[in-house]
Amino acid sequence: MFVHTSHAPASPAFPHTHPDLTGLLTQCRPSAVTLYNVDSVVYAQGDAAGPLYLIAFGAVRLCRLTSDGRRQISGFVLPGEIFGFEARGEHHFYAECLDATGIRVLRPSGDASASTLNLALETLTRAQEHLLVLGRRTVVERMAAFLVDLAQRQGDEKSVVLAMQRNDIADYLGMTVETVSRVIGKLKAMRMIRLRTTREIELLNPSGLMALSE
Amino acid sequence: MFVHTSHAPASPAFPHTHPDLTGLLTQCRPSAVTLYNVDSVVYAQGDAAGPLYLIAFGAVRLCRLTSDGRRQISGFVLPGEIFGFEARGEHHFYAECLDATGIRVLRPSGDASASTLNLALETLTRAQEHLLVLGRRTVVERMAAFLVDLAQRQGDEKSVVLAMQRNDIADYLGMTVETVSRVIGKLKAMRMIRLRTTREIELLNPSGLMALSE
DNA sequence: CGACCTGTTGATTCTGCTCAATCAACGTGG
DNA sequence: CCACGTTGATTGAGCAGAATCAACAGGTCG
Repeated sequence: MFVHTSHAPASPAFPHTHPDLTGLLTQCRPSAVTLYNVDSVVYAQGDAAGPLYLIAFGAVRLCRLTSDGRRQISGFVLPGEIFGFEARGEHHFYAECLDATGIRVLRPSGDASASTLNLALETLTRAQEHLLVLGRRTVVERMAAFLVDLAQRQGDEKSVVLAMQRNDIADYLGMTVETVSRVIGKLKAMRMIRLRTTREIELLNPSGLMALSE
Repeated sequence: MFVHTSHAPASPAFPHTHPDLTGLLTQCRPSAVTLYNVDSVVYAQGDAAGPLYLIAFGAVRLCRLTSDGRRQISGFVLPGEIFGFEARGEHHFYAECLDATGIRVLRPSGDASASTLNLALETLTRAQEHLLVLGRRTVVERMAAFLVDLAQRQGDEKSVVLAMQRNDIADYLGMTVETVSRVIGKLKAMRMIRLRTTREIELLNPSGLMALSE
């Protein structure tokens, strides 16, 4: 499961750190960064919820399996972002690492609930935005929205590093891997993007992508 | 906009009142029930957020318009449920009444933030469940999930009263009105449901519907 | 009554899925 | 070093499902 644990000071500097996050960090006792391997499980569906998880590096996917064996990914979590919010003290999704990932566990005290609420609301907003994406008609629009969102969260307007593979993108956007490939190909043909590698995408026309995803 | 305002004692008895809701109610000064007409707007996209809204009767849809004029409904809110949670102090969706609707405004004080957090997490869970529904492949599955969800929230296993029209269901489930009609027809042919009226649906085979929706 | 709105049904089009093959990158062992 | 297996990504052909376009039915309200 976990590989190694290291203690480190509590304030990572990420491009888009949420103000309430630093507030929450100062209210929690400094916690260790735990290292997880690829595909290792941070928590399982049905596990007791409570602590929150801050990603130091790497990335995480939040998933649910349906009874017919398919998987829906409700979200990806990137460095500097928090996950683990759940209602009724139980995880309704499970969390897996996309990569070798460093995670800091936060145990909010009672007086941190204001910060906690704000961060939970951020998570809610993310879910609602994802919901809008899935509501779109065409796969091209969904993919465009996905790329624009990732670019913004990574703080680079013009390029995206995909921490996840086509498989994961498909389950996140509600399409198949083949369609993911084809759509990326189509966006390439439209001169919207360029593939440096399969994992690095250059956004040639960010505003055009935003118009598509809108 | 609003029709009439009446003062009333603070504890409505709904079948599925959340425990944190009663907690929150006792911590807020009793507030009036405001009556809204059909299609009237509770708050607009971009409005300042802050207060929460508890539905006494009627129903509300939460929507976002896309630039191409389409509408995505992120959720419906039924009597006894709360809406109005937003990150960053601003509404990213707008709220409209499906019907003549009575709404109680709640202004949580600082010491109510624990209850508030829990209710916000309930909203998050609802969004995530909706996300799973939209991720399903077939429209029949989506419709089945929708009906089962509504039945559970209305506290009646075997029948559903649709507060919304086909139009709204379509925008909620990411399909067209025509498809909504056809899918309902198909579920009828499968002996899963029966239409008492266009707005009242009897669930003939709840467990079958749940199996469909997984 | 006629105009309008909501809901249903029919015909056709087309998007995206399924099933498959192919390709590229990588590691292993002979 | 190369043959081989594996995994991830791309591409192709055919098909099913849902959208689109269009007509029509029933109800309500002026």
